[in-house]
Parts: sequence; structure tokens; C-alpha cells
Amino acid sequence: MPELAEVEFFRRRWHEAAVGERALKVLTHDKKRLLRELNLQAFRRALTGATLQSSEAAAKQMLFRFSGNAWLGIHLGMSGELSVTPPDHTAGKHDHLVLVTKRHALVFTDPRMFGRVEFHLGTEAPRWWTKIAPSILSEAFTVGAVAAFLQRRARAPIKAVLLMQERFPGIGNWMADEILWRASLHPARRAGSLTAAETRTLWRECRHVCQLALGTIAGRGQRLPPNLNAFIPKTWLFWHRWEDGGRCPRTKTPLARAAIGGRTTCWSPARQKLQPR
DNA sequence: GTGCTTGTTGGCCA
DNA sequence: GTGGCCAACAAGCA
Repeated sequence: MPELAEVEFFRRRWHEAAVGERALKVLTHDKKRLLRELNLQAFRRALTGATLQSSEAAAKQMLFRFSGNAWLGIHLGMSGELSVTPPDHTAGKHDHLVLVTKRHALVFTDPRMFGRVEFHLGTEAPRWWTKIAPSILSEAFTVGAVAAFLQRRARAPIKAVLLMQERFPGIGNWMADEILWRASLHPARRAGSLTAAETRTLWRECRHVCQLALGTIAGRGQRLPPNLNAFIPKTWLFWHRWEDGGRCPRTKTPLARAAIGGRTTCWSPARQKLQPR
């Protein structure tokens, strides 16, 4: 699930429930995987009694800042979710981290355990946070930077290149497919084969899809929608990509599906041609 | 049982 | 050293 906008959705859930509140209890499970980076004793000691001061999301990660210079980082992996429940929450099988405040329990659940919890003590944000590539919606994400990156990865399929976090932070499988579909680019095209005009279109649609995806969960006033996809329009590829016999919402022709760049990819053959026209 | 799955990493090879 | 590919990680679902 978690790509750029979903990560922001989950961050806001915890933030809205607990900003300004103290973590009275810190419960952890599964030391081997999700919590593998942690010194558990130091982690619990630092967070217990600490107040959540602020939070931010970048790429597919979140950073929660607590009093006492304590920073909690979360990567949701493939199946992670953050939820807010009553403070007497009983931890389920896949609840790996629970922060209990006076009014809530903040729960990090991840059945497939590809997620990660990180922790840092210090006055500055940790290196694993600051080294995340600049947002696609920032000034630093220029057409020139995209063009240079495509040249460096010239022989790789464009689909695989869009998944590279070092240049396209926060893009995951469904967003990559959405971007290529809107840009009318076949996912198997070699990155180096794009014309200047195609590169510009790709750049524009990267920003567009990020803006729209974030807008569906954060752009309609301050309240979170009931669920994460509540406002994604039916005109997006998103709703059709996993349907059997799914059709392109623009051309109404059948969609194609295949593994490209090692990931299941969906595209509209009527719009996205392998040979440049 | 089989074959998938919205992510990332490390090892292998050209 | 660089770039590209792929298996592995783990659990659940159809």
C-alpha cells in the first residue's frame, strides 16, 4: 500500500491524534526484523514520557520528533499501516510498536514485516532522514535533473527507473504506472530513448500525480477522509489496474499486464506504444 | 498446494 | 567502479 500519499495519510493520523501529547507507554514486539535497527532499552527509555512535538513525511518514510531530542522514524514497507485506537489497545499478532498516550494508542501494524522502525537521539535530524532525495514537488526536481537521470539509466526500462527512490522519492508501483499512463509512455521503453518532449511530459506527470494523490488525502480541508482512496477519481488508472478484463478509462480498450522491471505493470496498449511515434 | 502482492537490499554478472 | 537483473525477505489472500 504505502506510497507517497498513503504515507502522508498515516503520518497525519498519528499526528492529529497525539501531537502535544506524552507517550506514557512504549510497547514493542518482534525484535528481529522491524525493530532490528534499535537499541530497545534506549528507545523505550527515551520515548517513555516524551511529548510528540512535530512530524513530517518524505518519500515513503515518516519522522516523528519527540521532546528530549528523540526522533522516531518509520518506513511502512509493503504492508505497514498506522492506526489510532483507544488507549487500552490489546496488541494483535502484527502490531509491532504501540505508543500509548492518555487518550489513544498509536499502533504500527505490518503483517509482511518489510517495514522498519528507526530511532535517533540528537539536536539535528538523523542522517537516514536528511539523505532522502528532495521531493518531486520541490524546486530541486527539475526537467534537467530528470533528463540527466534518464541518461544515466539509459538502458533500463522507464518503469524500473521511476521506482528508483534516489530520483523519484515516494513513487511506488501504482504511481509509476499512473504516471506512464498519463504521459502515454510504454513502461518497457528504455529510459535513454525518451525524446526531450517526452522527458518533459514525464516530469510534468510525476509532479501532477504527486499533487493529485496528496490532494486526495490532504487537500480538502484539514480533516482526513474516511479512507485513503476516498477521493481518487474513477478516471484514474488506479481503479482499473487490478481488475480482470480491466479497461483503460480514457480509450475504453483492454489494459495489458506484465512484469516489467521486475514488477507487475499495467498499461493501456492503445495509448502507450513501444515504438516512439 | 500455487502463485501472486502498492518495497528494498545485496549478490552476481557484463 | 557502474549499471541492470533477480532472488530473498514474510504473511496473507484467491
